[in-house]
Amino acid sequence: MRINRSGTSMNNSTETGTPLKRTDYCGELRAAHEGREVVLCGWVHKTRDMGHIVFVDLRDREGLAQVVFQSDRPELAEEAKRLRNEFVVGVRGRVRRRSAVNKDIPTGEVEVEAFELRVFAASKVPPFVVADPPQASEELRLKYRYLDLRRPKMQRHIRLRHEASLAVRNYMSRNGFFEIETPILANPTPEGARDYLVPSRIYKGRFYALPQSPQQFKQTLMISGFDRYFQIVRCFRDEDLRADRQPEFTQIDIETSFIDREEFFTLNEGLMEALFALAGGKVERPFRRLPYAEAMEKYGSDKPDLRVPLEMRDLTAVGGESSSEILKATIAGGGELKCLLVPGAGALSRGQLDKLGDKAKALGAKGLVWIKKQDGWKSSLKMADADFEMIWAALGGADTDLALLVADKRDTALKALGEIRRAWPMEDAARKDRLEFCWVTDFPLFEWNKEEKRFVSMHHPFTSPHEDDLGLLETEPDKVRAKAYDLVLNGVEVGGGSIRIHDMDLQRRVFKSLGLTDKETEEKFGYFLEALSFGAPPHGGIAFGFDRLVMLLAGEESIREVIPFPKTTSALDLMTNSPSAVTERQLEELGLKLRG
RNA sequence: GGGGUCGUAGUUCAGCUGGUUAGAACGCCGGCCUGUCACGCCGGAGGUCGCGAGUUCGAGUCUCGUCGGCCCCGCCA
Repeated sequence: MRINRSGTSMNNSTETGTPLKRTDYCGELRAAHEGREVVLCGWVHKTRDMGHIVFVDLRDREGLAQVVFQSDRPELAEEAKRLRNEFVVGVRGRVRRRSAVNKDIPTGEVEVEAFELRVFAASKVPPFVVADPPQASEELRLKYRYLDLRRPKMQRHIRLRHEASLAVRNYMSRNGFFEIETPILANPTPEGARDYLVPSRIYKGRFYALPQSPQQFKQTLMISGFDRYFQIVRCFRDEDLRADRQPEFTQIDIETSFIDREEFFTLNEGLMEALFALAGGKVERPFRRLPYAEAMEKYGSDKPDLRVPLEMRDLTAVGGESSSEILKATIAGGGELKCLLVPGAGALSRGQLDKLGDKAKALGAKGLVWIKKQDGWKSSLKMADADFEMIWAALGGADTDLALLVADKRDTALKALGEIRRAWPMEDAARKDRLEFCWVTDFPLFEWNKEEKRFVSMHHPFTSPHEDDLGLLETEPDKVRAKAYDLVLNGVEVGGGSIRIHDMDLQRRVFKSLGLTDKETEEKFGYFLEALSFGAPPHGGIAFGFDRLVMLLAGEESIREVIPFPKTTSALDLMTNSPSAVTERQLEELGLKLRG
């Protein structure tokens, strides 16, 4: 029987006619299987042809097993010699102990002595070798994703994803939550991200939108009395991509009624504990609570990485009393002086300090001032020794420390030093492996949008304002705090949510503050406002980025590593070539016409 | 929308200030080998240097454009 690499299927080599029915997964064979006759099915991972003896590593989703073809069955050995990588085969044989154990693989104590071989399918030479780590660009991996997914690591990731979704469903169900589906064809929304639009054939000129999240539906479910809802659900946002952002992504969406914030946090902390148990991670509870204002002031970020043991300090008062004209002028002009004290970093070279300065400038700061106390004061800023003494005393710095200062507009200074803080190398490996969760709370309800020249919701328009700030809604909207919270893990925003508005009148006031006209409000949210008037329970919820969570569980730095078929950063699917053109007829049916 | 970076055998890369025949490793093909597991040894094939213009006596190398990968800013309620 000829074996070729055309990719077409071939006949069975031994022509026994009996079907080869798999008895075991390759990766599950152990010493306990010794003596058993087994049938394995899988892909040829590698062959080692020694002349009169041929070794074949056979791979399936559970792992590798070594199959041996010996010369006492010459015909079989001849067949085995023609096997090539990625052929799909079935093997009948007997499990026996190896003469030399391979400690690198779990099945390394045993091997299978083959007495029947069937080639189910040949394979062309693959464009890259299916092995870890991949010796292929991400571009090639994405084009041949079906081959990339055969790699043991990708198989582990996809399995981990399954286990994570199972853990979520078990945990939520155990806590009384129902998984309830919501529409994928929904309404476009005036707020938030760009929508993916779906034209309606029946109503020409009208569009569905793919949901950015099931927000209104899940709140509606609360009004319907379902009380505890969750869903592992696909969401769509037509915005630019990143390592942690895909146009379609998966959320763990949760909503509850009649529960206060603390109870809700506890529930979610338990969910995180259940998830990270999958990776053997230890989760310390309760999680730290960090008001937004404090997070910005200390870490220059609303998603601080708390593994980095550095905090920022405000030195505006001290800087104002210094003799430095630059500092005094900046502060007099409404700027602030922020400082990051880095213990033990006084030995940093001039070149390293310049690089930090470049980084600060790239983030919009006018410059970075560094101060160290080694053989007298050294600094990028000329000041009197008394000024240095004053700053050092305010910081409580040691002789070996390094102080990094930015005097600028408050936001700019915090952002620049916050970014330097975030990127500070973690020499301590144990610290790097820690799981530093924190709840960032009390976000502002609104933020100013420069392009649209109006306030927009920082979270979303259904977020409840803090009751103490209700009076500011119309007068000083930027001062209103929201009952919104994010869950942050090691500098990654893994989830965000809020206590919702359940009062129709308050909801109307918020829409008004956002600059929505009565007409827009009625059109887009009319049904929802009416629903709120039929007895809406107090409720709130959260949505977690499932891809990001699985990414962190897998120890990866891109969600593409845990999504079976991801898109590139320019939103292409390199395997299917989507998106693609449609026929004129399709457009016509939808009442659409392409513009030149 | 903007910035950075990369694109050279099937793959990962090297290729100096522009200069004769574009290299290595892995993979692939053929041969040898009875205990390999990064098998080994011998031999071989394999290139539109992403694509298109331009500069030049001469372009993988320089310039511009374009397509694509990755990273970042904006954006992402």
